[in-house]
Amino acid sequence: MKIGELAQHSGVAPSTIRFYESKGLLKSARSSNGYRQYNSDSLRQIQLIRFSQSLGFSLDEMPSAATAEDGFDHDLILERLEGKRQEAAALLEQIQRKADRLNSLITLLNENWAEGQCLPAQTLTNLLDEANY
Amino acid sequence: MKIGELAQHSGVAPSTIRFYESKGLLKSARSSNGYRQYNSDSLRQIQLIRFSQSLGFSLDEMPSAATAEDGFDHDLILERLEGKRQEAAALLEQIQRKADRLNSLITLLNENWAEGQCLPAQTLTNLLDEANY
DNA sequence: ATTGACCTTAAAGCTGACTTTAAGGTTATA
DNA sequence: TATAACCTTAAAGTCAGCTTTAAGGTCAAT
Repeated sequence: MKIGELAQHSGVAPSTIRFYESKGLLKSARSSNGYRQYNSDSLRQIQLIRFSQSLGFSLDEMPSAATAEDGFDHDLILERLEGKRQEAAALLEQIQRKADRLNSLITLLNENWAEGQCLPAQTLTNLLDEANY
Repeated sequence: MKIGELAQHSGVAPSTIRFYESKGLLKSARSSNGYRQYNSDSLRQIQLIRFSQSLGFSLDEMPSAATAEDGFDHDLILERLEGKRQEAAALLEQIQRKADRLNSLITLLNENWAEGQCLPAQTLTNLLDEANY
């Protein structure tokens, strides 16, 4: 498989695939003309990268392709997943608070601000005080 | 008030205040020596910027200091807040799915992977398939 | 008079995950 | 044989929201 085909199959741009390789996350064989050659393992590896990203891992947090070949350490992996679970829970709370602030602000504006009127900046900063931020 | 004092009162670095001014979000008077002079309105304005950020608005989405002086348009503000509410709801779902993926992956690993063992890469990509990603 | 803590500007640097550009080599098709 | 559609590299550009740097001016206290 050439890089364009791998791009098609994985849904990831060729430039991105080269970028992952430059970060050490992916290895590639070369054919005689210098083109990169891939197989189904390469596709798996890309899927693993995207999956890990979807869990909140940055590219730098991922083990290099060389390291990954030796298999993964049980305790280390579970520890990191647990860490990400906690991060996700914290993020969830944070976004929830944001949504709450938006909801109360919308309610507040609908109650205190007649349609067609123009809200003076002062009133808005008062609302800001009420929103308790 | 000089910029350092405003920084103290607002909890925002002087460089950030200058940055906000360069983006047109903040205006400043100057004293005879060229130093920026602020008042309590400046503090309000900064609080409004941080509050708007906390609702998910980018700096570019915020009206410039000049525009804001004329007051705000009811329909426009409510429309944008509603937009952000929907964005926040979508984000909330997305993070929730991430947390779910993390939870099922942790469960899956605990069930299928004895402590002290080393997980072969192949097994991990199988789990990836099971995680249905 | 000098030190140190402030202030000024424009411009460059930082983060992460890429994309784009420039300059060129390869291959299949018309 | 020429043209298009691929591929290669290294290096620079993108985004947002800042921070840092460099080179200097101001001011209060010693």
